[in-house]
Amino acid sequence: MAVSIGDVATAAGVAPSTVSRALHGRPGVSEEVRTQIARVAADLGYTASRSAASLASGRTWTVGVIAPYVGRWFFGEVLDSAEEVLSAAGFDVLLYNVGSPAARKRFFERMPLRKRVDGVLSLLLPTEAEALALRSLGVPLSLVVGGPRPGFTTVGIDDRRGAELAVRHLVNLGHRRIGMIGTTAAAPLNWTTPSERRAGYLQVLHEARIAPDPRLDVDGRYTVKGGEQAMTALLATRQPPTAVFAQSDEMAMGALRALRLHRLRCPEDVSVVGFDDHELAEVVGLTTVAQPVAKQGAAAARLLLDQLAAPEPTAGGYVQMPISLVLRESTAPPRPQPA
Amino acid sequence: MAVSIGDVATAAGVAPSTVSRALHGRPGVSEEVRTQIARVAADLGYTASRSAASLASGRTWTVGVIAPYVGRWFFGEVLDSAEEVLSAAGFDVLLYNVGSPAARKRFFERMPLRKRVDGVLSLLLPTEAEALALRSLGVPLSLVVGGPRPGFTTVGIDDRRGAELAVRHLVNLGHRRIGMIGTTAAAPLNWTTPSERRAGYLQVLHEARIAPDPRLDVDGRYTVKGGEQAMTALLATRQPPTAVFAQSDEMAMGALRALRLHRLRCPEDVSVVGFDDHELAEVVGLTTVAQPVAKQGAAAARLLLDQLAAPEPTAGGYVQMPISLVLRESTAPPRPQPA
DNA sequence: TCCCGTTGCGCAAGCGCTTGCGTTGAGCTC
DNA sequence: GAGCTCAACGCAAGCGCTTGCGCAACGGGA
Repeated sequence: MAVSIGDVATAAGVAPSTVSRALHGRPGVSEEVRTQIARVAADLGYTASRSAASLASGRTWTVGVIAPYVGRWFFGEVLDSAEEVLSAAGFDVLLYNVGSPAARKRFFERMPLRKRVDGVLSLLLPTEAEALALRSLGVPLSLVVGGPRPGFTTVGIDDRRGAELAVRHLVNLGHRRIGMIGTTAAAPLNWTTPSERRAGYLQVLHEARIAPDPRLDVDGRYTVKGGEQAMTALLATRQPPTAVFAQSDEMAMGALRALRLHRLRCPEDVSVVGFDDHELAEVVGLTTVAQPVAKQGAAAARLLLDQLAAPEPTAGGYVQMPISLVLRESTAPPRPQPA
Repeated sequence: MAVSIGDVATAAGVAPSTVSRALHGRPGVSEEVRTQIARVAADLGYTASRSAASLASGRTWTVGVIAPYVGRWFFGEVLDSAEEVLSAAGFDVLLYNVGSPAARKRFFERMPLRKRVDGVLSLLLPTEAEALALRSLGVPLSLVVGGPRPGFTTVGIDDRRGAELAVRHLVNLGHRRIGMIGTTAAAPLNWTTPSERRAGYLQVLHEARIAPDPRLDVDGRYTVKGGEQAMTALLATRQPPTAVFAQSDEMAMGALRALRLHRLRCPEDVSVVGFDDHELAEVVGLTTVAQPVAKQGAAAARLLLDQLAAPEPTAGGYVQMPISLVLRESTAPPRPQPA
């Protein structure tokens, strides 16, 4: 039933080694024999066993992709584009979905990719300990988040400047009381995006001589529901903000929902600006900071392939992707305050 | 650098075979030796080579997941939950993203999972030829779409009845002119969902003695943008519908956007009902037919594991998941027609 | 004609595991 | 104390490839 290289060899009247060489396009096989072998292999429906091949050659033709929450739009999009690039180059994708802290811990302890992959693409920012574990695999590493990192090739965006774009837009519209929905729970995940975006927010407030109010800096857990709850909390403060910067479009959409439930209108009563340019941001008319999500996945995959192809793996390097503010209908000047 | 089973064996003063048995918890190893080996293995940071193990044993401990468009919410969600179940059971997930017809063709021709996986979970409905190719792998197969199929274990929903729920709701509200946004391009993908949902739509129209108008049955390509264009087309007809059934929430959201752009209000001017209960459906207040997406992924994965564990693989079987209409704010009775 | 460089192919030694079977020795029965 | 069973472990044969090396055969230059 399972046809092996030996079967092809005998059927073609040659040695297994010749079959291997022929099928891999390696030199040392005459053109006639090569086509003959190709035909026989096709007739028999032969497919080489990956296990045997990688055991013998050391190459697995597989890359590990480690991601949190594949269901989240951002990660799904990155994964989609990265997979396309990798599979086009002949690599298989081994997916590890390590969202929960438990799964993450288990993963980095057992390191199931040891001897299993030729390279790793990570959509989550490893802690120092995790980075060490990854580097110990001895394969090229690529990151789709964060900044430059020794041993890693990374592609990312300038989160801080993105936040500045968003908040400055609100300031320019005349807002002085600007809330932010981000998260405070990022530390254990070693995820710098929230703090970078917060830094941008604070920077712009500072420039505009607006005193930051900690009560306006709330946690939305980077989910739709969290964003809704965060917005609700903001509306419950003594002096609610006239504008809100949500660190992700998903949280921004949650915020929009909260506004609707409170019978407040956006942007008339409260302006909202998001981050990501989610596929549905356009649908709900959300002003947001756009980042090229799919391109980041593809770029990271391509950088990984470059390293895989290079004779001397040259780790490191950082590619920064462009971002831009996309104006839609969720932002407007604050309504004149009742005197 | 790479520590093999032999290294562990010599370090522990035993034979490789004993190490293998000890680490796999197989009988024939005394408790002392077992703990000793475990300690040595941990000290050396030993991880068995999957290639070697599967070559020798025949088991790969990986399952192939084949999906279209991982970026689409539905598939991302299914993948996420399925991965969780599979990895918890010790299986690795090999992801194949075969969205485009070209990628799909290439995939089924080369069949890269031959000898690579212990089972396959497919999120796309294979054609007869594709099903044949999959069955030829000789491993358990699980599907997250469609109905019962020989050789496959499948979990799905009653698409037809779901559509009936949606359309009947509109009829009950008093609508008589009801459009549908679906797709006509599903045939080459062998994707029965659109036609099933259409059947449900037509069925309810029939029950209500409403003559179906082909001009109200438009293509939205199951994307947000497609839905927007489809709605625009509907609004351009001589006599626009007062209500629309979109076969997916993503298309429904596109439709909502089109309405906004036309300065029409939902549900006052046009009612819209979707299908899926997308994470953001709640945000935009979309009435929709809910299906348990994550549960379907998890269920399919579990069924696959059952077959993998069973001594005698019993393929086949069909699990139908419940669906329900979720009433939100996008549907209302039609406004009285101007006499 | 002889010699040497190519080219084309086969041989065989692994790659690092798993597993059936054989061996050993301890503990038991009678 | 001889013979038995059985647990605990080692031996070695693969699993299906890859690849360095050896060996013909062939052709061209001297």
